[in-house]
Formats: sequence, structure tokens, C-alpha cells
Amino acid sequence: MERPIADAYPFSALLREGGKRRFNEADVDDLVAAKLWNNPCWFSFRINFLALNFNVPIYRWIEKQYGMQRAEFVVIYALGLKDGLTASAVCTSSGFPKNTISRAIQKLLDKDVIQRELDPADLRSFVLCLTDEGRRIVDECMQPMVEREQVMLAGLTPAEQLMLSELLAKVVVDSPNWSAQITPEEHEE
Amino acid sequence: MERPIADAYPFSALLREGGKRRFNEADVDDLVAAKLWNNPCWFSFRINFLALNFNVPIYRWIEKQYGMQRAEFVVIYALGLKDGLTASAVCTSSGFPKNTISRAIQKLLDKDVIQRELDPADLRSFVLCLTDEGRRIVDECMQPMVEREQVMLAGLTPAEQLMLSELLAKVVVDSPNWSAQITPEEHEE
DNA sequence: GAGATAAAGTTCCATACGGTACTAAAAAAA
DNA sequence: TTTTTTTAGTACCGTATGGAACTTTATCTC
Repeated sequence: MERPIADAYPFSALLREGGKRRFNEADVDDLVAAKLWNNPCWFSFRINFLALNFNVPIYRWIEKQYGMQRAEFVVIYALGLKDGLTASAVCTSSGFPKNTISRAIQKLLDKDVIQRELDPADLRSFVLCLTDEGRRIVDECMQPMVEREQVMLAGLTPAEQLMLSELLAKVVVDSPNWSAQITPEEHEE
Repeated sequence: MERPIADAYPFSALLREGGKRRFNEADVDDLVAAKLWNNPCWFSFRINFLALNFNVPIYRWIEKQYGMQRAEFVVIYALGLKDGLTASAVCTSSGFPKNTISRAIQKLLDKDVIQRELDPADLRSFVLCLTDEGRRIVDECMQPMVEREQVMLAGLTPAEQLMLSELLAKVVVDSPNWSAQITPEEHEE
């Protein structure tokens, strides 16, 4: 039972097929079915498919509604959850490169959606916070976002949703243990 | 038991907190902790965080190794799973806009990574397939991708991984039932 | 302390991206 | 059949994006 995952073909096939037998294959697009059940990268496909299907309509709506780019929204969303962040904190938690975040912050400052002041403890960095306007925008966006999630998750029972939430959280919590490296010996060329 | 999700605050809080009590909060970055456990959009954060942490290193590596853009790789990956697709099939399963996929296909043709021929049954469309070179590239990319997944999932037991695979598959299978709309009444302006 | 190294943000620049408009073929309506 | 509408794929073009180099302040080393 000790980590037979990596090499034991039968188990990885089981993972990949992830409950295939429970579904009616006819309901699913052919290629989606292949990506779900005949794909060595079962996890990344599922995750990416779901992320895309959440992000595309949501960010399109935010763009239309507020003329705000994805990176801009990422910043104010983070500030909505935790005020007084620095740009680099937003970078590390969001994964966006720092120049993209920097530009987003400039635009938000121009629009008076956020404010910033020098951190007296570290003169290189600025502390950011939402203005009233910014707070209003974040609040207004919450409803469609939550609704979209609920639409996407409506196929799961409450118990299944809870299970999913816990499993995904467990993976995220483990993230400090992942090395960003792909293959250790990729220094050549 | 009939769908109490939408409004019952206590349950949505439970979902959001997704097993918080089981984790040692000190192990997690502050902002990540807030996004995990104090966030009405628990699902989209988890999904996006994981997708990003898979995609960024993988696509950086593919770019370095093969000089290939994300959209290009999406095309050959799809062809690797199911040969003889059309451009529009790739679009719908990947979520990329068709001009992006079209450009990617042009580049892949230039590089002799794929081939295409007119579909005699429908003179508007082309049937795509990998060349030997293309097949080789897809195969070579599989290993680092699978490895990255395993690194990311190493915090889960095999049983948990199986459960996660099934739950995510169930959500994906339900996707035809999601309307892309955000709010039905967004026709004004 | 002086010098080296790292970190926070910004600027520059080439390019990848996606909305929109377009062409040609197929399907549907008349 | 002819006309209208939809679908597959391409072209154009303005803009957002991210790598790399840069400035300034902190931190680390000796």
C-alpha cells in the first residue's frame, strides 16, 4: 500500500478512468470523453477544463461591466479578502508576473479603485487597500461568481461538494512541497 | 435534503471552510489561507490555483524545449488523444477561440508537426493528424506532465486521488447543462 | 562599517491574443 | 430551385502580456 501510484499501471488506469463506468458516455462530447477517460493527465485536464469554464464567462462579464482586465480584478479580489497587501503578495498568491500586477495596480490607482501608501517599515514596498468604490465593485462581482460556481457544481450532492472542497484544499495546502522544477537535469542548452 | 445549498449560510460556510480544521494554518501563506477558507468562491479559487500551478511550469518547459505556444500544444495534445480532428473540434473541447487555434494550426503545419487534408464530406473543414515528429513530441511531453501531476497530488492517498478523479469527472460530465450566461438579464447597454 | 546579493516595483519591447469582420461551403427555409 | 442562415476557417488590427533589464532599498557577508 505504500505509494504504488507511480508505476502500477492498473491503479493509474483506474485513476484516469475516474468512475467512467458510472456515466453514460453518450452524454459527453467525443473529445471531452477521450480527455476525461483516455488521458494520462487526468488531473490537469479536469482542472483546466473547469477553470476555463468558470473564468471565461466571468471575466468577460467583468470586462464588459467595469472595463477591468483579469489582472486588475485579481488584485482587487485579493484586497477584498485581505486588505493591506503588497504587490508582491498578490503576485505570489495569484501566480501572475510582477510586471503584469504592477501595471494592473497603476490602472486601479488611476481609476480610484485602490489606494496605496509607502510601507514605512520597507521603503521599497507599498501597502494597498480598496477605496469605497473598490469595495463596492468587489461586492457586486461576488454574486455572479458565486452563482456561476453553483451552476457548475449543481451536479454534485451537498455531501459530494463538501468532499470535493476538502480534497482540493488538501492539495492546495500541500503546495509548498512542490518544487517548480520539471526535470532536475534541464540545465543543458 | 433537496438543494439547500444556495441560501443556507451555514452549509455554504462549511463548504468554503472545506476541512479547515484538519490543517495546520501555520503551514500556509496568509493570503492563500484567506483565499482557501474565507472566500465565498471556494471552488474557483482552488481550481484556478491548481491549474496555474500545473500550467505555468509545464508550458514554460514546452516553450523552452520546442518553441511551442500553449495553443499549439493544445492542438497536438488533442490530436494525440484522438486523431483526425477538425479545428473546430479542438476549439470546443479546449475553449480557445477559433482564430487562436487557426494560427496555431498554421504554425504546426509550417513546422511539419501535423498534416491536414480537406474533408471530402465537408469542403469547409480539414482533417488534422500528427506526423511522426508530432507524435514524438507529444510522447516526450507526457512524462513531465504526468510527473508534475504526481508531485501535485502526492499529498493525497491513492483512495483520495480516486475520489477526486471521480468527483471532478462528474462535474465535467455535467457541463452541457451549464448555460454560459451570467445573468439572464444582461442584454441592456 | 564597505561591498555583494537579493527583493520590490517599474519600464521597455517584441509578440501572442482575442474581438470583429470576412470568404466560402453547407444546411435550412421558401 | 433560389434565398437565407449557419458553420469552418482565415485575416486584420488594437491591446494585453510576460521576459528581461533597470532603479532603489534591504539584507547578508566579511
